[in-house]
Amino acid sequence: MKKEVRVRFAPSPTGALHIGGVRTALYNYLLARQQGGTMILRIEDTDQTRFVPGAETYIIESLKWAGITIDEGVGVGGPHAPYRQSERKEIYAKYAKQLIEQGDAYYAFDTEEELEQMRERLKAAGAEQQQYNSITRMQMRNSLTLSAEEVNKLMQDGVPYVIRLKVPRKEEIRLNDLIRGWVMVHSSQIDDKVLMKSDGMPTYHLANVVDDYLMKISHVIRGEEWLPSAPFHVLVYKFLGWENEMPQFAHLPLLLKPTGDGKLSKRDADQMGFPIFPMNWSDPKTGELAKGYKESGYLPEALINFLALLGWNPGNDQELFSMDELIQAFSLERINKAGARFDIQKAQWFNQHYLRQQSNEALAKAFVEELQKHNQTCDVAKAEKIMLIMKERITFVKDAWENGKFFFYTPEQYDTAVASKKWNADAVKVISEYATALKSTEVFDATTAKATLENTCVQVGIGSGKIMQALRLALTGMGAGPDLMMIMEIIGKEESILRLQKAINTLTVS
RNA sequence: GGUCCGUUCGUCUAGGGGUUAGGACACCAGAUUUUCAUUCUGGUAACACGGGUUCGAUUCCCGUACGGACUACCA
Repeated sequence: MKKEVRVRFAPSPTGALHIGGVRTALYNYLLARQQGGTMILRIEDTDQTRFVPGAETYIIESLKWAGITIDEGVGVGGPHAPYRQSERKEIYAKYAKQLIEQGDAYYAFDTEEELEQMRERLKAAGAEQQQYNSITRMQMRNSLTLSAEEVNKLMQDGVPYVIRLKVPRKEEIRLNDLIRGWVMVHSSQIDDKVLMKSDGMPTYHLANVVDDYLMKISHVIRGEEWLPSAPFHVLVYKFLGWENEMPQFAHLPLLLKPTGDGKLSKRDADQMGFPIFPMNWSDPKTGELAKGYKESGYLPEALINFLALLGWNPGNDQELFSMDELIQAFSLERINKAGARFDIQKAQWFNQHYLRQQSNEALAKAFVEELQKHNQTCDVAKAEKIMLIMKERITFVKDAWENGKFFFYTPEQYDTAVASKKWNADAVKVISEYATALKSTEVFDATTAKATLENTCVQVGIGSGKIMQALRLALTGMGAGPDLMMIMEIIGKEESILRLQKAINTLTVS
């Protein structure tokens, strides 16, 4: 019988959610939705030293914005609550104790200095690896080398200790990764990782396995950085007697820097001028504000489409996917093995595409909001008209403001290159006649503005093509832009005439 | 250093023992547009290298190189 699909996204609240984390969450979500399964959000806050206030809320909000909905977990609850690992301490302690009693784990009392000394000693001896493992553990201070009385004494005295897994000395550990196939590691290469820390909190390695088992997770979909420790996790499942219930693993390829080597980092993003976080994030420690995709003008559907295709493809030429289409088409088998370079240009292309698909009403609303940032007001009808003629030429809503300030301001300056080339006697003649003719128009819109212009040109005897650039210059101060007649309609009759006259008075004929 | 993972146009990728190695982004050119952008058409551009196996390998195998991840009482 097929197991119910239950997947989890399990971030640490150590800061803002990285864009790579959004992709991991997305792949989990897509599988869950496609299989009619459950998407769980678990917060892995076992490292109290790295806890960042606000991070958890940020993660939840970001997923929400991206359209990744959570069925069970922090923020929504569910049958396996609590979903915050710091609230599950006793559970992990119980299983750690079980491992100790079975003889598969042991107490270790070594101090940080002692561990450091061990590593240095091994390094000096030319050992290939400096690990706490089946060989070196016999030289350390733990419940394997100490007598029961000594161990009891140390514990009664309150000497801090950790619990380590007793990794077998000679064993081939195999795991079948859904993306990479069989991965085999010899147990001699694995160290006796800490399961329980001296503060009573579990490490990732224990908490992860225990929770995935208890929460009946069917697929562990996580970043490739976990692949090296996955065999260790298999061992833990085995010792706990959960080998048959072990989830399937899928280790995702990493997101790489746009140029150079290494995985994508905040530094790279900052340097190249693109966001690394889904939404704005102000670091509570430094107070530094990092701009998010949302605030930079990216549409969630564009970001999702872009991210989905970074490491996965449908096997055909389709590139545009709605969330529903992604859910339909997704499969773990079609995830790539190699890391994917992050190319922001492609993300921009997706944004341009999805922006155009938006209704003028929706765009107008976003535009009005953008205008507020610049202390500019605009009625909806005007905003809609502006978006109508600007939407084909912009990537972000804010571009409409950047490239369309003339909708709100009479030009103060004129593009000198265009002026010297196109502002001539003929142009001045037509434009001044045009201004006069416009005054007597009763109805003023793009159609009548155009008809009036054609009329004027015929009367003056100069082709309209010869003076359009000059007219554009007079109206917008620029040499390029959207349809002029629509611009006139939007700014209105009075303003249009005023601008024509101003240009005539300001610009000198070359 | 060790362990594990990987390698097709600049980038994301399809493909797969015999192909003109396909698509998308970016780039370039032409057409359309009064301008710019859009749109349309076209173009440049890739199987890391060396050995096998094979009639034949970019595709399968083995090495090498290169890249990445991990190597904490962090996740």
